[in-house]
Amino acid sequence: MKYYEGYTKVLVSVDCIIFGFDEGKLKILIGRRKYNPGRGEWSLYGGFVAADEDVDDAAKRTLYELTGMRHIYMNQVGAFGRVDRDPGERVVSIAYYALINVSEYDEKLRLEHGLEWVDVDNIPQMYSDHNEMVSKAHRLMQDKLKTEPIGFRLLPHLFTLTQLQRLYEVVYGAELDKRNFRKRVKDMDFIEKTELIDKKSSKRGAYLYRFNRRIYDEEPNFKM
Amino acid sequence: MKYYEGYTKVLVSVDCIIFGFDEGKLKILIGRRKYNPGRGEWSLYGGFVAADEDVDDAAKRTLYELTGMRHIYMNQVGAFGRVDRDPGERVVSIAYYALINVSEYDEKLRLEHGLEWVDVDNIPQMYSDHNEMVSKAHRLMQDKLKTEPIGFRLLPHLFTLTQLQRLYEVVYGAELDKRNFRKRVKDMDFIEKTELIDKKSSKRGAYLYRFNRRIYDEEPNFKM
DNA sequence: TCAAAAGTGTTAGATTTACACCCATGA
DNA sequence: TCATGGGTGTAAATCTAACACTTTTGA
Repeated sequence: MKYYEGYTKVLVSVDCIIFGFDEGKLKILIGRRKYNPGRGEWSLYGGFVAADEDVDDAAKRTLYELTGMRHIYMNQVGAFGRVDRDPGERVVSIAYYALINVSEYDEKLRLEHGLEWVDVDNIPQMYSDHNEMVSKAHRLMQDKLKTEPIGFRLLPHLFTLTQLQRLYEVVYGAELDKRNFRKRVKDMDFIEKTELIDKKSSKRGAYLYRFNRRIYDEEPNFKM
Repeated sequence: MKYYEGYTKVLVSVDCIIFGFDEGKLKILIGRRKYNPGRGEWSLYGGFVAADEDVDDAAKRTLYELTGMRHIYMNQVGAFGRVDRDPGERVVSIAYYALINVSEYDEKLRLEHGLEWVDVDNIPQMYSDHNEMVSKAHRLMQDKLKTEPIGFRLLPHLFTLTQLQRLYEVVYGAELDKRNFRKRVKDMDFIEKTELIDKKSSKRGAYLYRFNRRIYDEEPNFKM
């Protein structure tokens, strides 16, 4: 039973902007296209949406293929639908951004897929409209970071306040005052101090903190 | 020349959430579905994306069909892509919201299309995932209103400060202090006072203001 | 012993909020 | 004349931003 006769169907794909925080920089994971059109050009990792698959699920599947991780934090960036955006054939693509903790990410998978981490401030020219996707994803992620505690998705489970501050500085592109920053953190009960000390990043050592989701869900007073 | 063999193609549509400000209320324009599936259910106005048409252009075309107006302020809400979202057939839909000045809108067209203005605080159950689309559009529009002067798109070319204040109150869902509101407006040079007086809404009469885009573009100091 | 990162409070300035009365006019 | 919406300023409270020194320890 066909209801909608006479309209053209098109391919729908998903493209993933995967953010990671590494060496004090915000980075995304990109690779070189393996096939034509555009073989060899820098590109986001993506895939086509299957007939019996929700678009969101296609994005989750694509992220899983790439990282081996499930339950990754993910948000839709939007649909990109210019007629000529893909030189091969008409494809409408839905972009998603995802945040991962680089230290949990399996390097082997990265190499298998031929992917590189590149600094968001130094993105090369990419295939089709992928640069636009990245800019929009970056902007949306920055906005989200101001109103929701998603930064923790980019950090190890345990982190120091200096790491957290660097993360905010890098995403906002501005330096923050250490004392003011720590004051604000102290007001957020869901950022829990542990008794553990990190000795990697300084001689003196720094307390490790963790994000407590239960406390956040009860009292989500967040403002950054 | 086919590059992407073996992947399923699907219908892509656009759906429009058209906001208007009327009788001191924020409203959207919806109608009853004329055909199956879902004949008779409340629904957004939409249409399919043509083979040679950008998705954004499909939204503009749809808005033009509906309103007879061009250059309508419009933003993408996002893609809605659940497999079973449309009971007829698989359709991925890209939602857009638009802001129009109700007083410029031709009532004849509204009646021709069988559309109604309904209060955003009192939206009936709608076809498929259209209620979700409306909620997300409303949220995005509220956020945008805080950082960009898009409210003017909902008002007549000339408006009183009381009208402007009501608009903000209705969109935010909160009352604002008259004196504080007017102070902020005074700081925004691009909201220009004219010598014209509106006599419709009060006996005393109120000065009419207008949005000056040129001044805004030069000095966009906006914060609401 | 010294370099490097961790940790800690106070104050001035800016912003935000609360609040009440007179004005002009048409009915 | 009075009911209705138009128009105006000030002060307290809150929030934000600027700022410098001591601690610990591994090399």
